[in-house]
Amino acid sequence: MGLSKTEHFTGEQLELAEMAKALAHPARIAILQYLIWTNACVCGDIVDALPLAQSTVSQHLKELKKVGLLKGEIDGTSVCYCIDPIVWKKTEAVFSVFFAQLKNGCDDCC
Amino acid sequence: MGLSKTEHFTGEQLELAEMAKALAHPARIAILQYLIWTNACVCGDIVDALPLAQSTVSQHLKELKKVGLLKGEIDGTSVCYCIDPIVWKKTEAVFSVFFAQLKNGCDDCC
DNA sequence: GAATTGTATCGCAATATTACGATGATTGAT
DNA sequence: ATCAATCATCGTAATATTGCGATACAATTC
Repeated sequence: MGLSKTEHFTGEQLELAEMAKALAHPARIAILQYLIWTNACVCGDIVDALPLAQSTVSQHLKELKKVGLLKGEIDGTSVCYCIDPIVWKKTEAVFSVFFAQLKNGCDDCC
Repeated sequence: MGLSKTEHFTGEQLELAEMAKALAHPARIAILQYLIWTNACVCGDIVDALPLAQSTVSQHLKELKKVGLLKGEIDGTSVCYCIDPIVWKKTEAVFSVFFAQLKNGCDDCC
């Protein structure tokens, strides 16, 4: 049905899955990298840098904004989209903690 | 159209997005954590530990196997699913490198 | 105020994902 | 050989995602 029973999973699992979902598209990775590598964070520039229509890019920006990785401030006639370093670091930590959970491989069968 | 133009993105972006997609569901996170915390890696146990039908769990296992995070070896009448530590560490590194790209926030507007 | 520019939203179509029950296939036990 | 147990796959339905053009909205400019 496409619906995940969110009530059966832990908050940690839901949070990690949500952040992973936000990163689960190359265009969104590209957007984040573009914002990192340039300090010009205006939407128009992003559209020019991606092989996607303006409306599609706007949707991806919206999803990144939804999870907090981006914050957009209105700057006159355009919008300044920037990475939120706080959320970025927090996300980094969430992934880091998750990956650190594996000490070593399964040792009783493989 | 639901189709991403993969040819327009870098291999790094595609790889990261693919791994993120594999982690973009709480059930798959739960599966991985379950495999970490117990060393009993038989599919049946996983099904019992999740609020999902056996066929659904099998699909999630298949996706984790597709990206290499899991390897499944037939063990008599059941299947031993284990985390592949090599792929795990590699994925961890991919995310780590990605997150490390942000030195500090955008400094010219926010 | 009208035109321009930049971005968001709407509506639609195509595809992907998630989930389940039913069915297969394979192995071990009777 | 039959049966039970275990996991994979198929078929199907519901929902989500992706993408684009068209349009709406907001602010600046003329």
